[in-house]
Amino acid sequence: MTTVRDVAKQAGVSVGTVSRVLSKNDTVKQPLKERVLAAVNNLNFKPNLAARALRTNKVDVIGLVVPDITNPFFAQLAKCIETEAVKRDHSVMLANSHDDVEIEQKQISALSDRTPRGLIVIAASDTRNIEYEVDIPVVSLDRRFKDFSLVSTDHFDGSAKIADHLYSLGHRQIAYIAGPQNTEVGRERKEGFLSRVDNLNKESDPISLRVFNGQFDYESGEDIGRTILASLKTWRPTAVAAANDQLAIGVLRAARDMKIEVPAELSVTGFDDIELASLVVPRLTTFRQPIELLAKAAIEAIFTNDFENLETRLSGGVIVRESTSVITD
Amino acid sequence: MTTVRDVAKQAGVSVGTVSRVLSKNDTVKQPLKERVLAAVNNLNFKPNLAARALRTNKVDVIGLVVPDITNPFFAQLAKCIETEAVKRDHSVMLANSHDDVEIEQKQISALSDRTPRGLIVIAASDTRNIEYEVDIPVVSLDRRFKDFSLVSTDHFDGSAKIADHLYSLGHRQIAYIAGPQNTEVGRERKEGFLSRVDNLNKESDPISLRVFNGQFDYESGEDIGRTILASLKTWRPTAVAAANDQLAIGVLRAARDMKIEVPAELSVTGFDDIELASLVVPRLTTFRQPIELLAKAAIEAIFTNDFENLETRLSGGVIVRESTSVITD
DNA sequence: CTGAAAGCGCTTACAG
DNA sequence: CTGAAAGCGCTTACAG
Repeated sequence: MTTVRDVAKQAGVSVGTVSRVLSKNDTVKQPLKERVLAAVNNLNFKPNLAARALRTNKVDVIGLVVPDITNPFFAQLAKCIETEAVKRDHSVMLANSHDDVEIEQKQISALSDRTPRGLIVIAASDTRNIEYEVDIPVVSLDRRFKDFSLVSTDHFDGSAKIADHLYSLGHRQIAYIAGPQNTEVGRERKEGFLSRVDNLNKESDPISLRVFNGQFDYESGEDIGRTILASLKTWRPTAVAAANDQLAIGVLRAARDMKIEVPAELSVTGFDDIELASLVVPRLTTFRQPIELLAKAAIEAIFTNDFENLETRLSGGVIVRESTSVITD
Repeated sequence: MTTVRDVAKQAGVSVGTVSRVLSKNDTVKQPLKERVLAAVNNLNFKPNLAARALRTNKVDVIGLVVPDITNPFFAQLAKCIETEAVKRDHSVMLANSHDDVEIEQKQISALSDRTPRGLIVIAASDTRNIEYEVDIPVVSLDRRFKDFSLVSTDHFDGSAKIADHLYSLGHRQIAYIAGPQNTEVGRERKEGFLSRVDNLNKESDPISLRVFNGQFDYESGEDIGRTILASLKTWRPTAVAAANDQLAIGVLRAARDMKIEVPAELSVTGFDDIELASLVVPRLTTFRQPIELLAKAAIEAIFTNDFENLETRLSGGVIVRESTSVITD
């Protein structure tokens, strides 16, 4: 294994100098610098990262804790985060919390022990309260984690835009399938939707809205979809807006099983724009979260190390596809 | 920060002793051991991992390189690997190769620089040849990486089982959509299918088989599906077997668009059993890869450090769902 | 079985 | 601007 000593010897300088040019420490004048660089190249020297870590107490790693990497939305976020990290010569360490606060806590402390540059955590939706002590920058992404800085989409606004879309198509009988109300995302999306509907609602042109509570998964969407569609005689919605794409896709499935044509008889909207949204039949109208920007902002927050506990809200837009249409009858 | 010195002082022993009990070095007699453990607990001591790494040249990390974490199959593998790693108090470092050998190489060398215990790589399907020099255990998973040990499903056998399933349902007109033939998985699955069909084929009861070449994605499946279904007058298959679930789901989509009932008019099978397979309409009959076992075997291979360049082939089974049915006419 | 000590490969004040 | 030297916190021969 070649070390700074070898490089120093070959370049005819001290190890301190080698270290300085490697850490881009400015100083070190041209001639020396060149000799060092030449030697580094020549010997194919790679600094021992553990030694560096021991001295600096930092390692070029970003820790990422997600509830479940198989959730397509989190996978996309993880991918973008990794891409951003690589740009900065960092690696990412991945941990799943399985949406369980206790596991989350263990994972966070395991990651912290490795002294990464910072931690990005997409919080478990679980509500139990656990104390954390971490001595590195932490930023929560998408789902707020404790009282750390948050980078997320403006869910409130996004839901409002979906409501606008449906309204503009003429829908006045609307079902909203909310996400779990013990999560901030779930609450914000619901509130955004409800409050916009409330604004739009006029006595001369009333909107009838019903709200259902679900989880953020396919099964839940399918179940609730079935419930809604089964009672069509009692109350017939012309549109159902779901708090995320999985829910919406579940509804699509229920509709298909029950021979209800989407969008002819029922418009359906999602939220997130996971890859699958554009692949289901019919392709899903949804709200696209700015995934790349979210990832960038989260990484940025780690590096600027702004401990102001700030909130970064990014906006996205409605992607209109085939699952929504104007009311014709 | 509390160090071994602090612990040693409190326990009234030498730092060597502390280190020895922490590294489960057997030796160290009960009385001392207990005092050390008490001090560790008392001071909430956590060893500095970087220091340990510097000495041992190893860190409790598994590097994982995948083509793309947003591929649901890889995400599931990654999740299982992470679970296994945690069981052994290891973390996992994740890198995407974007299915590009050059990026893969950079990622691998970046990970190796961090001296993980080992590397699990799901190879890029790209074919260019690049030299690697790594000094840690490497095992390829699912897709063979160079000439390193491979842990994978027995694709040949799996495809054969799918062929059997279709045959037993009475299908004799079959289309096979192969995966990219520059990947070993693609080739093995195809060969497994073709060779079984070949065995089953009798003059008295002939099978007509056509093979199409695709990529492992939805679009490709949809395109090819459309092609096959558009020429139904020329040649009408009663079943199409796809080399993976994404392809099959693409076919399902094409069939739906073209008003062809699955499975009544056409049976469709996939391969992998990604989560989505059981959520599409109709639910997809497919071959389930033993994901958990694959992950376990890969991790196991890293730890036993069996450099025999062995091949571990795990078998899975056909999951019969709604997309296949017997031929009735 | 345990302690004293060397040393892993860096970085970074401290001089000059 | 550069060198000599200390030291980060562990582990592990080496004695005894």
